[in-house]
Amino acid sequence: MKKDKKQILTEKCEEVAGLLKYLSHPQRMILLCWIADSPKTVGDLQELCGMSQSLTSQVLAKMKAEGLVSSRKDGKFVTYQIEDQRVAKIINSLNKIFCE
Amino acid sequence: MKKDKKQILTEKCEEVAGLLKYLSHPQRMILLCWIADSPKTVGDLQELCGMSQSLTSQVLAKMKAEGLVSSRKDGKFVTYQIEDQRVAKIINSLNKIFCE
DNA sequence: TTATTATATTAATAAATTATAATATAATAA
DNA sequence: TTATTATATTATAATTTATTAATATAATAA
Repeated sequence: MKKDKKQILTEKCEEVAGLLKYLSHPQRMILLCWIADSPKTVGDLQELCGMSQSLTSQVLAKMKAEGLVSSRKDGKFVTYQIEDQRVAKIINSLNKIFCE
Repeated sequence: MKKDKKQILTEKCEEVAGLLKYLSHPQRMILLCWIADSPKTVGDLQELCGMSQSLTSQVLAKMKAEGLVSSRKDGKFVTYQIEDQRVAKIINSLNKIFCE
């Protein structure tokens, strides 16, 4: 039994809306845009996004748990980067639409 | 005094994150995708999105108040369509990324 | 006119998110 | 070893969002 248009759209929207949750909040979007530009430490992101240390770390932990970003340790610093290429693609498109 | 990269990004993210709020929820995204495809009545949208009558109407009222959609009356039906072209552009890009 | 259908509104409540504060850990420096 | 810096964790407070239920309005049909 073939999936119809409604069912396909519904499933895609569930996937995509799940990703957009992270981009639908100004500071989290700023954070992801900066990481998409190049990997950044928690301290950098805290400053760039204007979030507290605790909140920055919590937000990153959640995004990491969801597979959107990944991290590596550099001495006492932790550097985060984009892991999910769907997120990178969305940010690129938004950049084209709104920043060109 | 020229705006720096950080300030520009911050301002753009505030604008775009504000729009993405409406797309970051599966049923609202489904609703906007269907309207972007072609104008739809409240009853159509209710069925397509699986939301209650009341919720469908409330969601549409809010989107209309924000200027994302507009409506016209056809007898006892009300038809909604996309008003904000930024939303149409975002949906088009997402379509290209996720549905092609 | 009365009944029915489509949509809107309001209020109350449930559920989820966001943010803060306090504290913990782990790496390096003094 | 002790102090400092960077990051993480936990609990909880504050706020926002989502949902339901009840009711209202407005158009058309019987």
